[in-house]
Amino acid sequence: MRMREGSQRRICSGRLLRRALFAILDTTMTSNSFKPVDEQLAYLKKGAAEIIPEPELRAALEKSLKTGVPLRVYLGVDPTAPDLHLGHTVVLRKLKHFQDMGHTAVFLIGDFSAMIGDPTGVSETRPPLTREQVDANAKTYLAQVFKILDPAKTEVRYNSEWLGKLSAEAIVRLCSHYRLARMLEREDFRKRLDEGHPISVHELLYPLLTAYDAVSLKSDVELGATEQKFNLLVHREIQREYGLPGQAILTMPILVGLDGQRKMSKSLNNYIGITEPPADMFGKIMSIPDDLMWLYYELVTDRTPQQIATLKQEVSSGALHPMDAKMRLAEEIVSGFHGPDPARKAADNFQRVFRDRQSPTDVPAQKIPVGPPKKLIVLLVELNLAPSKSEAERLIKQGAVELNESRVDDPRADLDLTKPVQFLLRAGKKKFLRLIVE
RNA sequence: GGACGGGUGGGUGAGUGGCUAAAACCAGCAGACUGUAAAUCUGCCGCUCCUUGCGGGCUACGAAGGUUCGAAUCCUUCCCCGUCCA
Repeated sequence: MRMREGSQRRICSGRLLRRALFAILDTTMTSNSFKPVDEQLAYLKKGAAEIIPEPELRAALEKSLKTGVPLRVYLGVDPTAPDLHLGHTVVLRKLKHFQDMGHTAVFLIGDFSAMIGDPTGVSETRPPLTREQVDANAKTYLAQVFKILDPAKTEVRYNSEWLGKLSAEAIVRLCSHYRLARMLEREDFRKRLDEGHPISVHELLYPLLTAYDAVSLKSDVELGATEQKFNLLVHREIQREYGLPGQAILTMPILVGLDGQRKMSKSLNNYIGITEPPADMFGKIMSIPDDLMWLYYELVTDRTPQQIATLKQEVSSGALHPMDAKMRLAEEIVSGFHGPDPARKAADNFQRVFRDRQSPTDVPAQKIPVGPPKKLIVLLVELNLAPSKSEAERLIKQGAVELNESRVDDPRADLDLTKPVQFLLRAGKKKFLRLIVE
């Protein structure tokens, strides 16, 4: 808390400082001098779903080129879960693009708004998060966000900074700037109303309070996923009500999850977490439907549209096997989060385990002490290879369990733990464990 | 405040006294087929015990009580949600 205020004060000390800083950067680092507007726009438009309104973004870019003042571009994220997944990185990557073009990237952590809960796309009121959860999540978020954004060039803000201080009077005034009918236009609310699902009044406040973020930040551009469009438009309108020009809006498509159907999300369990180990990440990418890989190329790699088109051409002409194209994709993404060597290793391991049907090179090992023989079922549960004994029994009956590379058929099998040995256990397609008895 | 409707497994949703650990679908898991693709097919899909059997026990249909040999199903009270009226 204390640290946060300190850093904010430094940032807040204003345009002057920022301008001075940029003057220095301009003379020392050519990458920070602005590129021609068309070039910037082309780069910024890559993969974007919608720019509202595009002429305004262009005009803003032109103005910043002329005055040398970078645009203030922000992305607000509510720290509702402790981990980011690939879906979150789509829009983060876009923020990075603005950063690459020399503009000011503001990463806004919605520590206050997370306690209200974004009603977007949900069919019921979310349980509000506690302060502790929000703080813990915010911390892990930042560490992950900086795998993509340049920490030195990112302005990190928390919306409790201003929302926490709003008086009841200020909130009433804020609310007076928007109409109920407009609010109920949004599909989430209408649907919930139609279907007889509850809507709590505080949920109506979400777009308004986050609009106050845009007012406080005096942003020129706000980024978000397409599903955020309604919120972003409210932000723009409210900014105008407060006498600001009204930010431009750039939305990014939703990343489809591993099932190839629905949006990537943790609750649907079709996600790839950005902190997942290289092997898991690699395997998950390989499991997406082939058609989906092109979207992934576009949204979660740094390939240019031309490069992607070429690759696609090669696959459709038969010059490149779709699986190889997907292997490249997987390696590229893994490399971005873990580095090239672990990515290479993950690729090799994938080959070995799934193509050549061998056990992986490094199987996680677990030691257990010598003791009386134990039921395999019990052991599977103790080693976290199965959630319950019933499930473990089922796995064996279904032929999913292997001991030293040969299938176990007897659900009542015991494992001899009376003398020091090693076992290679497999439960299902993905779970391997080396068991060391000593 | 009143009238009416509703709350079922991870989700949707059937079930109005025993044949219901609860239809169907989705999700998930396993096997087959593959490129760990996808699609498809087959099986599984609360926990637990053993003599692994269409076996026993326990827990479960918003909550708590009650009626009954027997309750998701009937009764009472409470909590929650919606619609309409005020």
